[in-house]
Amino acid sequence: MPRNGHINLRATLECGQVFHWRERADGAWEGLIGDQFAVVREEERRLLVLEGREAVVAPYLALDHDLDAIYAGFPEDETMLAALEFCRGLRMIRQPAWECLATFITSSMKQVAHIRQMSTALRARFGRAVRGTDLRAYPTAEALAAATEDDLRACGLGYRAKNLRSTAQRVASGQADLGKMSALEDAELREALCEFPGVGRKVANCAMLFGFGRLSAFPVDTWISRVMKRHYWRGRKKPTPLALEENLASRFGPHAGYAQQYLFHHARMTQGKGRR
DNA sequence: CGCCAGGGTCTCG
DNA sequence: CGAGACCATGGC
Repeated sequence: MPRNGHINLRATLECGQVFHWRERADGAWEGLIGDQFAVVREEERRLLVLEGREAVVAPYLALDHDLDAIYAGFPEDETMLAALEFCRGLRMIRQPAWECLATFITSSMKQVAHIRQMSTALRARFGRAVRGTDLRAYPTAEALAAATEDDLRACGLGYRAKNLRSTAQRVASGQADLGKMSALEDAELREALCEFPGVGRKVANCAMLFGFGRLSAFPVDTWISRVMKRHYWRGRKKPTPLALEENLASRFGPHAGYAQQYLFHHARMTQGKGRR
């Protein structure tokens, strides 16, 4: 483990990247990595693996990311420094690509709590059981392709059901191959992802950042849009999300996605119930 | 109750 | 190109 391999488990697991980890009464966290059960604990900013294989947990939680080097690339303005102080040790998880893509297809116009509910319902209904826990694996593309739209609506998906089902069918049939797509350059990968129904620029960027390890991808949602317009946008006209992403995100460097997640989590946690 | 949520897509000017 | 309408659902 690198010398700077510290981690903030709560921030990492509750910042809206993944939606199926839970804290136990004893303070440890349990969840699934793909279909493998894991229990982890943070002790003095270090990770302890209580259950599961280190060789699986460490790459999933990205303990190899050099956070000090990443932080050194952040701009040093007040907004970014406040977010960094709040989120320090938050790591960008390496999620299974399908699980990530599918989850964010369901995320549109939903609060984080709702995404968690839908994810839990989909797992309970269509996911494989895992030995040693009541948690269930995220459903495979095959399982969701075989479900009816009404089945998916019953999990709270609303109009997103059709998109998730169609995308699952493309993946399950082999018409689209996420494994092959992982070899594409960023721009090509984004373009390919946007061909899935229910996937636009924002969801594609989430999939790239969380599911394909593209740390420069910069998803612009309502929260980030607010932060960017308030603290970074200097134009007089109202910017589009694309303008924010292209004109501003590059200033955050090759790890812009890290900066984005820190700004997102900090804003959401501190401005939670207030407005603006 | 009205508003908003980690948006996408289509239409219309 | 940009703005608006519409799409379901749930929490506050």
